Amino acid sequence: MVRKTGTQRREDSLSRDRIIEASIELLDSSGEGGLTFRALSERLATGAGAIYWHVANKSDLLTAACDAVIARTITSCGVGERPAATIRALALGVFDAIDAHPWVGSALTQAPGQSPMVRILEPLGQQVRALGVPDDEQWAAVGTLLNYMLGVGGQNAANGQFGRARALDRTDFLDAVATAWSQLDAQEYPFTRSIAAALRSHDDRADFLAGIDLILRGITSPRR
Amino acid sequence: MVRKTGTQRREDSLSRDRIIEASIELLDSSGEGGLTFRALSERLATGAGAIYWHVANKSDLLTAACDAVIARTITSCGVGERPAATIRALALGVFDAIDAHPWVGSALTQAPGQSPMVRILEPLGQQVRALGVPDDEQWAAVGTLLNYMLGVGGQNAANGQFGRARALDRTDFLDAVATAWSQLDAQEYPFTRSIAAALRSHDDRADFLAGIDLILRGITSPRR
DNA sequence: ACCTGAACACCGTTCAAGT
DNA sequence: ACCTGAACACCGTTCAAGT
Repeated sequence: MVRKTGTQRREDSLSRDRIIEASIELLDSSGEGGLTFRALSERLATGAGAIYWHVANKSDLLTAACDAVIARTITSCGVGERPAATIRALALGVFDAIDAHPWVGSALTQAPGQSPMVRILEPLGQQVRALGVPDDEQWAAVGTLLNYMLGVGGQNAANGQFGRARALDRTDFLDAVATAWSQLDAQEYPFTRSIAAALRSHDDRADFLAGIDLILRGITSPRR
Repeated sequence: MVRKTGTQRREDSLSRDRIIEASIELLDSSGEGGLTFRALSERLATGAGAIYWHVANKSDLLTAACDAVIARTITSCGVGERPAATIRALALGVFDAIDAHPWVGSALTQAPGQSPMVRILEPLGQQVRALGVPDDEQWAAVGTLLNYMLGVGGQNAANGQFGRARALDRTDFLDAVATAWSQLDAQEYPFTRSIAAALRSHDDRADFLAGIDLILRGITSPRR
């Protein structure tokens, strides 16, 4: 492919892609608060204003970074033979991506109807169809799966943020919550108290999958 | 109850509660971005620093405002006779609260394990128990319901934010998303395209309830 | 066409000083 | 004990000016 002479670029010139890659690195290393036009322009050895030539604003940039991560995730998930298994694999792929990049969890929520969400919605919808769900029930099924995934993703991101703000790692954080829950009033909060202990040793990923399976059971079970 | 003389207060003196009430009003009228220590101190006719005597920081304030709204909501929901109906009423109560105060949707997500979440978690757990779900499956059931509610709440908040930033009302926003979806590639995005039209006329509240019912079906249907 | 970087209009938070 | 308000260290975004 030949560029018109005159639009020739230096090898290391700015581009939307380079900006997005640098943003992902910044977000991964410093959390949601780490993405700053100043930090970004320093990392890219350019002026803050230069970034605005390639990107509309911060929200656009965050969504684009999220989209890049989600695009890779979805591509690498592939399509299995059985719809339910494919949905599980897809959901786990998104979960793992959010686990590796907690900021994706909140970026996903902040981009309603945008590209990153559609990338997840589409294969989810195709598999729900393949499951044999009638047309008029497909949206409920897909919406439930998607919103559940967004909820877990958001919590994952919040846990990370919360811990980072208080300089706690995951274990310390869970420990703090478990302790607080176990000290709640016994009359008013019996259930919360009863699960406080289990919180310390629970497996986020397994719990997430249990939720997906529960929803899949709801989708395929007969309506009364 | 008699206060020690000397800690007597002017009728209109600052208090945590007054600050929280003013915050809720500010958030309701100006959205998530409207809660500012400057705006708040102006509304309360005080200095910005005064607020810090009653509140640890902005995150604490937002969570407290969210907690006040959720507390009222849960109280007014009441407990019905049948567990499933009570769970539905509870979920709808939270949905309506978030619909009336979209910022609650994102505040809820940002306070993992904190008081507002526990207020929802507890009655949900009690009703799941009442449903006869075995001990070792209760957490999965409650977690799925809760995360789904958080996901929907987050989307609701994001829709509002997104619309506000672009000065679109709900109809315009849905219309913009529906149009974008219907213009996606037919080969790659058949499902998303197929539901684009329905998006324009869908009922958030009914869809939300359909998801709750689907999950309830999953909870009560036999495991294989 | 693309980049620079100073300037603008904001933030949350702190803290010496007041009452 | 509670409040004041200036000051600090940041933000995102704009824009005249450069190449």
